[in-house]
Amino acid sequence: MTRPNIVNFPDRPNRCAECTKVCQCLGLNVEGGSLRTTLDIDVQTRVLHKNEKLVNDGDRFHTLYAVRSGAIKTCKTTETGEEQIIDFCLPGDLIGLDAIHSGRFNCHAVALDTTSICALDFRDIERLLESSSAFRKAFFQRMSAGIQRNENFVVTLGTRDAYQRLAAFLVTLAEYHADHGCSRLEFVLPMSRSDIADYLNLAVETVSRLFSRLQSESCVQVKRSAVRVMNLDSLYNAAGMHPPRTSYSARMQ
Amino acid sequence: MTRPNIVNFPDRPNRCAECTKVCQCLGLNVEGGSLRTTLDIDVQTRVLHKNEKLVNDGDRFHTLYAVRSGAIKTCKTTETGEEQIIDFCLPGDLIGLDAIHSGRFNCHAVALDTTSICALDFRDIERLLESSSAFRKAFFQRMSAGIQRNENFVVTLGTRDAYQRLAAFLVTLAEYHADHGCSRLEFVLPMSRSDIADYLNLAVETVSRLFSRLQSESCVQVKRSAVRVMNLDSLYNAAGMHPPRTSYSARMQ
DNA sequence: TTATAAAAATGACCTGAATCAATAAGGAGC
DNA sequence: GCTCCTTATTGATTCAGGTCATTTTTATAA
Repeated sequence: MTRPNIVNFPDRPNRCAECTKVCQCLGLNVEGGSLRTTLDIDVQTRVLHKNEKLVNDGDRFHTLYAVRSGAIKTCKTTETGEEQIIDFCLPGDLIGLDAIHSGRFNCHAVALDTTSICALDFRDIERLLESSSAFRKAFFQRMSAGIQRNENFVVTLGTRDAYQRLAAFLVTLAEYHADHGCSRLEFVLPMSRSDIADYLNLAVETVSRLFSRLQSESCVQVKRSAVRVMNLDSLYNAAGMHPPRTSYSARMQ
Repeated sequence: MTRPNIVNFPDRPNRCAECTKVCQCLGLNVEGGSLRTTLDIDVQTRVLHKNEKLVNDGDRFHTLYAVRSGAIKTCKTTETGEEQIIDFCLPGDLIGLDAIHSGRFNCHAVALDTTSICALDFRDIERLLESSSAFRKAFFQRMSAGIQRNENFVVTLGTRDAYQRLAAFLVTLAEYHADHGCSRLEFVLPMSRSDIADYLNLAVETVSRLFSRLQSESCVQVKRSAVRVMNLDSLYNAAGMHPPRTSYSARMQ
């Protein structure tokens, strides 16, 4: 098994400590500047084209990948040959936390669009885990958050019907964008309808119909991959979620 | 918020290093005896009665719980008041890995039966994570395995119908028992039909019907909570899974 | 033991979302 | 511009599994 062909772009930072991205792959946010100085990791950046595979299910794990820009889907193939999308990874997300355990990736990872990633040698991570308690803490929280994220998704699948599920999906994206300094009211879906359907355990036709319904209810405006939230409260409502207590209208966007 | 009332049983080991249980809560299996010596953790054991709550959603997290015997269900209540069982925790399982992140539990945990647990102060865990690289490795693998476990469950929900789901659930239990030195062909379900239904996103009636079906197909014999696997291969088959390559008939049980 | 309640099983019926089928709208290449 | 092909939308029909209703079984208490 050959290692993926990694290309270095000299015009981009190749040390985490110098990275200016807001995506905060390694939990920099937790300790701020003090942690930043400990992050003397060399990374290799790489650009993937749409539909290009980053990892195959079964690949040996020695590298953690961080999404810098673009989007990636991780999916599994069942023994009966069905595909199931596990997650969409957006800038700041890590790929491979679930592979530490077995030493092998157990998902495919495919770029949904032109995507830039950082490859972090896991030995470097282990070295930092040994030397920096702040990093250790941040990394643990990262893994813990990963578990919680999956659990929340299980709750979504178990308690929401198709309509609520799609609305909840849009809410999650809106919140992601807000957390990353972008507009929560206008964003682009990097994945196709059929990817959304697969992820949410629905049929493509159902997703399409529900987008139309949300639109007819003046909840959102959807034009292909462009989403514009018309009424955030009613989107939360459609998702069966309470909007956070802070007022949106009081903020910019 | 008061800390749960912890009772020490002097006749039971209260140090992990002395624990003789096969459940292997802290990944002893990974490094064998050498790790065992490093595990100088004091634990507090506690017995829960059926339906007794171990933690409430929102409780502050300062303790990791390990199941010693019995069984516990972890569940979340949605904003609309619905319950969703996230997982069943059996001896050897840890409760609270998802709480490290936020510092609060985000699940209820309720005993399904008389259950004995160990309470591990998380500061002790952190101390060990600092001092022992073997422990650190084992603990990471534990968290990573937790992520993978959830992902596999998402795949089950997404790709299997009701019949396959119930069969897969029984397969998982059979494998758990085999991994813990018990019979994979005869075991007891510690949870009610309605818990199984909730966990698998099915109606109780459906679970009941499918047990009957599996029984009529001579796959299993189910008498209340007692399960006897009549034909392991056809159970795997019903689950849409391939049985592992090793031959069962060649082994004891 | 019997009375009462809770859990499980079974049947009849209904519905949300899948499937099948047919258009419609984009996007890529020429 | 136009053609080809993929993706998305909309409608008609079907069905897996949910809901409601009833019976049976098991557990608990007196």
